[in-house]
Amino acid sequence: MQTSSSVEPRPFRELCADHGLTATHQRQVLYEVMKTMPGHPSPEEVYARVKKRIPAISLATVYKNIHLFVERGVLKEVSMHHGSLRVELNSHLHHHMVCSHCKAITDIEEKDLDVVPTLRRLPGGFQVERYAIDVIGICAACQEAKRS
Amino acid sequence: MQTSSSVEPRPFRELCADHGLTATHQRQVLYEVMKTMPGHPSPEEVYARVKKRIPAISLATVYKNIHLFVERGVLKEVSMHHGSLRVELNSHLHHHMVCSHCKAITDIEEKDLDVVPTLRRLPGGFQVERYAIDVIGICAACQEAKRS
DNA sequence: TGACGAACAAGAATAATTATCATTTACTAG
DNA sequence: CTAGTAAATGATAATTATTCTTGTTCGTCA
Repeated sequence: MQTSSSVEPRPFRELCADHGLTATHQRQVLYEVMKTMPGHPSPEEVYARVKKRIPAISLATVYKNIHLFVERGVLKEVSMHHGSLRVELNSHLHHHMVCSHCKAITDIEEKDLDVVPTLRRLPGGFQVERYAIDVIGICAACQEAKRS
Repeated sequence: MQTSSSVEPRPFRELCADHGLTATHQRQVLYEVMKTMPGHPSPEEVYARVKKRIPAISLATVYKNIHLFVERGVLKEVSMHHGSLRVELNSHLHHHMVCSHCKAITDIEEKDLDVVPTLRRLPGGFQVERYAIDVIGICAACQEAKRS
């Protein structure tokens, strides 16, 4: 067989190159499967789908590559995941700054954000309780650490 | 001893009454410990602290009561916890509606929100990457279900 | 006092995620 | 095209996070 007789591998190879990833078959299928999945799939759901195309794939591979994709900006986390449930006392109105590197959460007053979350109607009769705004970025400490 | 000789149990008993909870010793300690914890503790962290005051307490009790507190509005979740990591392809600008009951996530266009997240300076030299706005409420399906 | 129901503790059971390690694969230079 | 090398993968063990089950205790009210 000649070099790359497969259907359309060009775009994916480029995407990998752009993000500094080696292009493997598993990654390509993973990416293409996710592209077809609406909504916000969990790793298990992605695994189930990919498995139809690559029955021998390991769940660990799915996790590793999802993390890698997130790290390189191919995917993003729907909401910052802290690994466990986090709560706080219901007090005054505030939101959060989340460091995308160390995952630290810091409170931020609503008045320090220039947002006026005055909603109109929302699609599908969704009944709004409140807003939660995450300002995602890099905290001072991690900026320092990365400067090395 | 007379009824309630303890130092200051009044406010807590009232708080429980207000939220339809029976006031137990465990709950009181749990609540008071969390009040002294800055930041956004995980159940494990809360457990570790409460254990210093009630060595016999069970982790399950901590979980159950945290859930109960959240349910009754004494606590709130810092960000919705979906039980597993959720990702999406990096595409156009949008945010999410999250059902606080069934945890379903639905996309919502930024233009459908009346928010203009134009920031000024942020505390501590935090370098902003992006915003993530969660509109938290009850989805239509859960509203139906609760009407029973 | 005695029954009843809510709350608890202990630990087993489950779900989600990460680590380990032997084997295979992709990229590079020759 | 082929060998060398680092990276990726698959299988599975190990962790971590959370929930469930069961038997016991405690407070309330008849």
